[in-house]
Formats: sequence, structure tokens, C-alpha cells
Amino acid sequence: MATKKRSGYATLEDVARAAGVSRALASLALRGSTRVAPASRDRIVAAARRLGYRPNAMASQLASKNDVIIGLLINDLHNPFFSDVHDGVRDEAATSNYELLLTTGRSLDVGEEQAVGRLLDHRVSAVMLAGTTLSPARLKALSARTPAVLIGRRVSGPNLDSVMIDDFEGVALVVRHLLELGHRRIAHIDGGRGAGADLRRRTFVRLVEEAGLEPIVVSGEFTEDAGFRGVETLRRIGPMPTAIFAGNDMSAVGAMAALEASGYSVPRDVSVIGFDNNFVAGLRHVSLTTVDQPRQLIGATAVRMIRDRLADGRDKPRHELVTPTLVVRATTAPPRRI
Amino acid sequence: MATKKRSGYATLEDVARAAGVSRALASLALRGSTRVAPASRDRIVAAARRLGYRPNAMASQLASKNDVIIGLLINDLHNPFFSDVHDGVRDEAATSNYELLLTTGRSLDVGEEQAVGRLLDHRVSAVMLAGTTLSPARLKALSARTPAVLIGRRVSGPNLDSVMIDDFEGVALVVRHLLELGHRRIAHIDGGRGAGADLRRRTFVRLVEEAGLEPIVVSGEFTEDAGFRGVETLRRIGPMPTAIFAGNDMSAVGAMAALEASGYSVPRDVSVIGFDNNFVAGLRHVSLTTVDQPRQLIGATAVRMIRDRLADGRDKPRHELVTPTLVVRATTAPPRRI
DNA sequence: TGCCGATGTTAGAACGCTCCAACGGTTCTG
DNA sequence: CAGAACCGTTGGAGCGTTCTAACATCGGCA
Repeated sequence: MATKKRSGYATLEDVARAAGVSRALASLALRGSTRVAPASRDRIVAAARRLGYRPNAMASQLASKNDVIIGLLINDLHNPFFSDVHDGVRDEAATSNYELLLTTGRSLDVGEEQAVGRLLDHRVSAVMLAGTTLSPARLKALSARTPAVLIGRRVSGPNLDSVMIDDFEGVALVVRHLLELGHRRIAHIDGGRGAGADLRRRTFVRLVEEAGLEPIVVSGEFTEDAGFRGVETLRRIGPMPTAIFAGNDMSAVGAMAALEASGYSVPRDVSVIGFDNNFVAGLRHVSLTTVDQPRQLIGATAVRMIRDRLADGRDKPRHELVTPTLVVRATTAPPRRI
Repeated sequence: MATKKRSGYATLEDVARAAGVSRALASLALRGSTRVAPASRDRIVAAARRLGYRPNAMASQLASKNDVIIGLLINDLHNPFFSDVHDGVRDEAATSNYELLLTTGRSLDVGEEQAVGRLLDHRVSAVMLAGTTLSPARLKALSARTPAVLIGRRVSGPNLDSVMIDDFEGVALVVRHLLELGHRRIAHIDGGRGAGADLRRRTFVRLVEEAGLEPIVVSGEFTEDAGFRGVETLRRIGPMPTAIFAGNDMSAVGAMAALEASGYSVPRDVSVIGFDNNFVAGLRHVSLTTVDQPRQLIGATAVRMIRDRLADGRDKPRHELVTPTLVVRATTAPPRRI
């Protein structure tokens, strides 16, 4: 009875034959069209069920004019920040009935380029780039082909949107918190060439100066190691500040380690504050005061921007900022002697 | 000249026409067949380049009998363990020219079921399940359709392979290390229903008894919180042991927090040892002694098992164990008074 | 001279689905 | 009672590839 198949999967043809209808009707029925007679629908659904039918996604996507695939490129899967963004993306994509294609870039430029290529090969309607390190030129070339949303970074160009945290507001929360605690000697270990690092540093300097204080800045990176070295530098260049604002949580954790190693107690001698609120910050053993980025919201927003763009065919870029909040935990306190 | 396209992408037809050859030859040339005359090949490649041609992955996969897609389901993207496994999978898949399809299960059963469904819809040749919580019955049903490799868990059934750490050896490393340091009163906070937890606990009990000591076991989970509560339980049920073996690193970090909170110093008063060696364990601020699971190797092995299975069409299950190593950091030391 | 095997190329049939135009039949409308 | 309007249904074209079998063309060899 069964014709020979190259795979064990039943096809729509098989279902239609078993239900005694045409392929077209079977397709309609299984996709839930209302124009199918209940009786036929039931027979078709039953046949599909009996045969263990699963639609071939590749065939549907090839044939369909309507359904939308969106691509998410996560540059570094190890960064817990992106897992949360991904959650937001996935949930929002699901509500829009977008199929989500996930690729990773092994944090190499060439890997990213390949990963983007894979997305294009699957004819995604839009791509979302999280933590990308591609050059603005490459990004513009890409967005000429397909709309793109940058996550956590901003580059200008047509068809090139972005979502990121309001870094200014985030830094303002930090500085305000430290000033309210009474700190007067505050240092920042910056994020070097990392996304948002520049703005965070400039904002820090400006706000501290506006408070009539002298900002201390040492250069770093968004890594634990950089935080560790940052504190070593601070020790060399003068009296230890009473509070340290690290570029992100990893860097803050590194700074804490260095402080402890040189006999400073956190927060008794030195307060430490991070940025991101990743899951390490929340561990009791760390309990880091930090700025929370609403990561899921960032992901969801990215998808929504795509939805809008697909709907209205807009071409001008849009840049969204999401609002951070301060999470006070155990690493900040008033300075030792006021 | 250009016919109207529903998307902006050039098709193989376009390339062929531009190069003045047939579609079939263009296809051959672009896939690097040797049977194409150099002159034609150059013209075709040039045309493809000029038109910015990218093959439509869906169309190729539909038409091709040869190329292989393998699916990786990561139940919980937030677990850093799986990111490393993913790295191994990705690299090994690349060397075999397998296309990798990545899905996530939002750590819900229904989510996992959907994610697996998506993989099936894409007609993957095999699936790899990392951290799955699906029931043995579901897993068997799945592997009846397509070969499956379980990562970090073992279930028996045809077409159902597994790769995981040699838990016995891992626990042996732990117990040996603690005994050599001179510990006599050793506790284990177990991993409850988590994968491998049962075997780890039983092995722990057995090895400690073989050393002529009395094992202490409190039940837990693979979470920070469980580690924290585990220590509270230990405090209640008797004198604090001199060493605690936590079910995994998260649990160990929780235990450390609880110990510090109740005034115990690690490792001076109590040694703590974890399992996994995830990136938190390596942070200087944590510096946890632990058992390293070669995660990338696990991922690579999974792919290799698939490759073998695809090659020889074997049906019997195979179960591989990879060998762990001990990573001694700062949370273990000899007990206070010997 | 005629046949052979290479070599390069091609037309057309798959692959499994969705879409479109059109179908026969019933029911409504005037 | 003719025609319009609707309903459920269908055949066949189309999506962009790969694959198969057959096709010229050509130099080499008997």
C-alpha cells in the first residue's frame, strides 16, 4: 500500500489519500481553515494523527508566501546576559507566530559572518544581532539585504534599528546611590571597547564632576580579569577610593576578589557596584549591588520593532532605550569615616 | 531584464542565465563539482558573486538527498554547562559538514516537546538532547522516529545513545582528595532528582564507608538555594562536618554562602567541593575546588556517535562515559585540628 | 572509417508543501 | 425560475533547489 519513501515520514499526500480528499483540502484543514466542512476536517485530522503526520517545515516555508522566520544571532552563548535576551525574544516571537532561528558566532568575526550567512540562507525576514562585533560597514551591508535590529549597540543606517539600555540613566542611578551613601572618592573601572562602555564612562565623569567631586577612571574591559587588574591599578595610583563602579558585573566580581586579596573588606572599606544584574550578581556569596537591565524586555522589544517594521514597511531607523533599575544588595554601604 | 521576484534574492536560475548556462550546471559549479569546465565554472562563480547569490537553504534541503541536519535541544540556555557542550557540538558538526539546528525548551516539559517537534519538522537526521527532563517513555517514542543522543543522562532503548561524565570516577576523585587532606567527617548535599545525582550519592556513600567512615547525606537539588539550605540542615543535625561535597557547583556556592553567614570560614573551618567546574567556580572570588567535566568533549562525542550511527546504520544503543578531572582551588584544605 | 570512452552539458522530474483559479452544488434573491 | 451568492472542494502551477538519465562533442584507438 505505502509507496516507498526516502524517509519514514508521512506526507500530506498520504494524509489526503487516507482521508479521501485532495492534498489542498488536507493542507487547509490541518492549518485550521474555517472553510473546511467539519466532517472532512475530522477525517483529515484523524488520518494525520493516525499516520503521525508532521508537516515538512522546509517545504512549507518554500511554498508559503506568508510565514515569517526571524533570526537571532547570539555572539557569545556563554554570556548569561544573552540567555535572558533570548528568552524575551523567544516568547515574543511565539506570540507573533514567528519562527525563530538561533545561531551563534563563537565570538569570532568570521564565525559571526558565517552565522549571519546561515540566517540569510534561510531567508529570514529580519535579523537580531546580540553582542555583535561586526563593523558598521558590514552591518550596513547586511541591513541593505534584510532589516536588522542591534541589541545592546547602536549604529546608524537605514533598516538598522537598535534596542539597548538607557546607559545614562543607569549610570545616574549608580552615582546618585553612591553620593547618597556619602561617598566622595569614587572610581570607575571602564569597559574599554565594549558596547556602551564609552557612554558609561563619559556619563560617570560628567555626573561626578557635577557633584563637585573629582572622578577617578581606570581603563578595563567587561571581564573578571579586567576588574581584578583595575583594582591593582587603583592601588598603585593613589589612596584607595571608598567606592568603585565597575563597567559590568563580571568586572565588579573581579574587583571584589582583588580588594579582598589586598585586605580590603567589601563593603566596609570599599563599596563595589556593578552593571547588568546577571545571575552571578544575585548569588548570595556575591550579593552585588548593581544596575538591572531588563533583558527579557530588551529581547521582546527587538521582536516588536521587527513586527512594526514588517507591518508598515518603514525604512527609517528607530532606536529604543529601556529603563534600568538599581538593585541594592550587600556590596555598598556608607564610607568608613565620614 | 530582471523578472519580478517575491524577495530580493537572486535565484540559481538568475545566475545560470547570467552565465549563459543551464541551472543544473550552475548548481554543480557552485557546489564545487570537478566535472565542470574551468571556463564555465569561472563564469558561473563570477555571475553568482555579481548577483550576490545565496543558495536558498530550504530549497536545497528539500531537494537534496544527502545533506544532514542534526538537532540540538538545550533545555536551559541559562545553564552555562550547556553553552560549553554546545561549543563542542558546533565545532564537531562543522567538521562533518552537518548543519546544526539549535532549539531551547524553556525548561518546561511542554516547551521541550515543542522544541523537539520543531526539530522533527525540519527533518533532522538525529537529535541531541541536553538536560532533557522528558520521560523515558517519551524518549523512546522519539527515538523510534529519529536517532537520539542523550547528554548527561542515560535511558535505555533502541536508537537511544548517551554521553555523560563518569560520575563514579568523579566522586572517587572527590573522596580521595578529601581523605588525603585528612578529613574524617564528610557530608554530601545531594542533587535530588537531578541527572546523575542518584549515582553520585550512592557512590559517595559507598566510598566513604569503604574508608571506614560514616557518610553524612542531606538531600538537595542542583541549585544555589539547595546548597544554602543543605548547610542549615547540617547545622541542625549535629556537629558541622569538616568537609562538604556539594552535588554541583551552584549548590557548592550556596553552601559557601551559608557557611560564611553562620561564621564558618572556608576552607579553614570547613572545606567545600563542587562538581562541574562551571565558570562561576573559576571566578577568583569563588575559587571553588571542583570536578571538571570535559563539556566540549561531551558535545563532540555526541556528534561523533551520530556520525557513526548514520554511517553504519546501527540500532543498538551505545553509552559513552567521559573522564573527569579534579581541579583544586581555594576551598579545600586540611581540617582544622587533626 | 567507425566505434569507444571521456568530458561537459542539459532537460525535466522530483522534493512536499501552499496558493490560485475554478469547479459543481446548494441556497438565496428578485 | 433564472441568476447571483455562497460553500466546500479540487487540479495544477509554483517555490528554488538537486538528481538522474541522456545528450552532444571530441580525440584516441583499432
